[in-house]
Amino acid sequence: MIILPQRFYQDRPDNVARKLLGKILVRIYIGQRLSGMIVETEAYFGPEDPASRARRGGNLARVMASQPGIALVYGIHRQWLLNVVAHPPGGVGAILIRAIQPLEGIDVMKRLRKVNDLRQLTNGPGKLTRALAVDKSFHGKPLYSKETGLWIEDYMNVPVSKVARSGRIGVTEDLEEPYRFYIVDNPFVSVKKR
DNA sequence: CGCCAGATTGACT
DNA sequence: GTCAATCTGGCGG
Repeated sequence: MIILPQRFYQDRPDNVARKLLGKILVRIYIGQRLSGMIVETEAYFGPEDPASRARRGGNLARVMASQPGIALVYGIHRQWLLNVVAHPPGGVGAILIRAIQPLEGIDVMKRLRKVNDLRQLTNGPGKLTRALAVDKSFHGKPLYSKETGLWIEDYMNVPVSKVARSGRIGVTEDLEEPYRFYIVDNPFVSVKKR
């Protein structure tokens, strides 16, 4: 298993969002491996992006401009959402991990989520953080190291023919270009759209 | 400290 | 399809 190195995230957010499809998100929870393959992501940019938290300033904007490869966790509607900071040197940006396909520790994840249906386990940004017991304590911690018990491993490269794009979900004001990436026909993608 | 919008989810018509 | 629970973070006072 190879943990994605920090330089993996030193690229434009849309490139990193695309590259993260097919990689594995791993969480060590009470000594056990919980994991899933990333099947859906969204790229967020700097202040020029109307849907980006970077526009609002404050701590989140600072973190989005800091070290690529660190986690950005923030709360909305009582859920935690997991992002990875990604941008070229001097840039601003982050990737929202919107859905994973469960691989390891499924029973534990079901217990944490209080659901039995595999399809419903991690097919949404708030659902997967709950299933992996990811919370604010990971905010600002590196995802390119085993230290914190949360990281992303290399796994497979998804061929271009299996990647689809759409506008970002749930945002009130989006950019012209579609910045949501997902694996075609994967049953764990959160919502169908266009 | 109060206000309030929001990258959601799940329950319900 | 609609809708509200529920809470974080930013900002104004």
